[in-house]
Amino acid sequence: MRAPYGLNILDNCVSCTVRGEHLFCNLSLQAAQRLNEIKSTAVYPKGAMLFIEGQQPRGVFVLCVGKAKLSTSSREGKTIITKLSDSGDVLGLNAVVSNRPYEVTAEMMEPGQANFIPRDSLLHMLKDFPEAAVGMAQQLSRNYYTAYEEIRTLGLASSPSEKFAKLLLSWSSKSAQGDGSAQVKLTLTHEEVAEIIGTTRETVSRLFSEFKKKQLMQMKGATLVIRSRFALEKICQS
Amino acid sequence: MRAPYGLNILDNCVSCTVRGEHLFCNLSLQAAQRLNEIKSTAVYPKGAMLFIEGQQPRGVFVLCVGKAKLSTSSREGKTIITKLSDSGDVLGLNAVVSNRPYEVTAEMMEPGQANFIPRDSLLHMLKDFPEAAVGMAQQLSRNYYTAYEEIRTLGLASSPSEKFAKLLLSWSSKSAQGDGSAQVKLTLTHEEVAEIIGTTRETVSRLFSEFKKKQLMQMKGATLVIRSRFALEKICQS
DNA sequence: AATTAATAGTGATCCAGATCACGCAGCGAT
DNA sequence: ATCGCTGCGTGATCTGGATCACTATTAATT
Repeated sequence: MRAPYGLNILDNCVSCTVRGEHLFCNLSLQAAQRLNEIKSTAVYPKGAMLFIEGQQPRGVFVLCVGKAKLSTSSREGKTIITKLSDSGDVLGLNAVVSNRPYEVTAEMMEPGQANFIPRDSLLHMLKDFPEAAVGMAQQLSRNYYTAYEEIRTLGLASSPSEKFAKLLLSWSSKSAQGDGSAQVKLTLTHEEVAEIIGTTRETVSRLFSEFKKKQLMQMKGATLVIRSRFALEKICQS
Repeated sequence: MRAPYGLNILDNCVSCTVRGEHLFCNLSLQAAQRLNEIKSTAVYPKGAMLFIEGQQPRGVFVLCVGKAKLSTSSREGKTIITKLSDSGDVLGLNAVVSNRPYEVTAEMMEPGQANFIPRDSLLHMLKDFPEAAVGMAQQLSRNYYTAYEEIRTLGLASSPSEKFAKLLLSWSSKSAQGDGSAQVKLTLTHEEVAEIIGTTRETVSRLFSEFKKKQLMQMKGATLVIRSRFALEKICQS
């Protein structure tokens, strides 16, 4: 099997379905086995759409390699990015469970690989292994909390600066050092950052300048360096 | 048993737990029986808090009588109302499932009655009746969609007018007539409306005036009369 | 290397809506 | 009645950030 798009295919991509904090963990042997039978792995180029807002839910995708962005747009063309997903994330679960159209568009931000699980197979599996539903409920609950955080950001933050600071904090929390510093590789355009915090590209540009000037952050190539999370936290509650 | 707060207690409040589109429907007889054993009914006055943002999740509440508002606030005191619940709604489920603090505050907007189901009992029940988890997953998924709609409103709508129109539409959809008219009893203050659409009280006041002037709506006492949903829909996508 | 396209930086302008500051109406309590 | 309280209506003002209009820079494509 050749690897298109310069990727190494993970022939047995189970690792990403068994990670502790994610869906499909703590399954019985039989259930895990079943999962392996009904999933199919595919490779996607950058820009590929796993699914599009409004489509009927075909199934869920478990991201194995690569990052994806979830977004939704209004008829007038305004777009917001609701979540950045990376490997291990389960996409499209809400739509599949409630049998409503996908509420977001999932687009690969870099070449990657994902397991697809058709809706029917998943529902059958739930019939046969009802205990798997608990894990699913927990996954849905996590999705909900993410959405909820988004609501707080969009609804409660008063200025773009505040939202921007919040975003930087959320990024840095993964790589935070004890002294409050952190480094994050920045793979987003200003435009995309704007779509996350609900403002314009120009404003994001100015925010970058402003935050650099205020010593809140600096760029080293494509790496964003945060000096002190504390200073950012102060902005959030100001 | 006397009825405080001028309420008629529903002694056997099962109806609200068996409604088709809600949680705890399609349960086996045993499961329904179990549910009846672990629930406890209580009566609440207007203004009572079922739970408060940040508290550890004690359990879920099934609203039987009355309306409640779910809200969240920032440290600086800004508040947004994320949902208006009425009878049949299940509150606090996300927190219970994921064992995180309640993410919102649930406050009774009028005297009412609710069933409380302690977290432990609910989880035990799930162990014994795993098939009930599917219904729960669907409920969580519905919660997610509500949250998601909120995100779209807050993130994509460009003006308060647009959000206000959206809100009126969502209210009127329940009582919509064939000709596009609708009547809704308005029980919220302008302040509360402002907290729903994320603007200020003054702006809401002006929106009411503006929409009346434009013949989009009118007030008959406490009843809000919508002339034409179509006209409102046009505002949403302008 | 040359050309084109995408991304970023930055001034100038403008305006919707937040904020402030009132006055007024309704209503329950004393 | 009178007070106090909460909710409502409306002007006057001020400003942050959207918008427009460029140039500059970087990356992709040939």
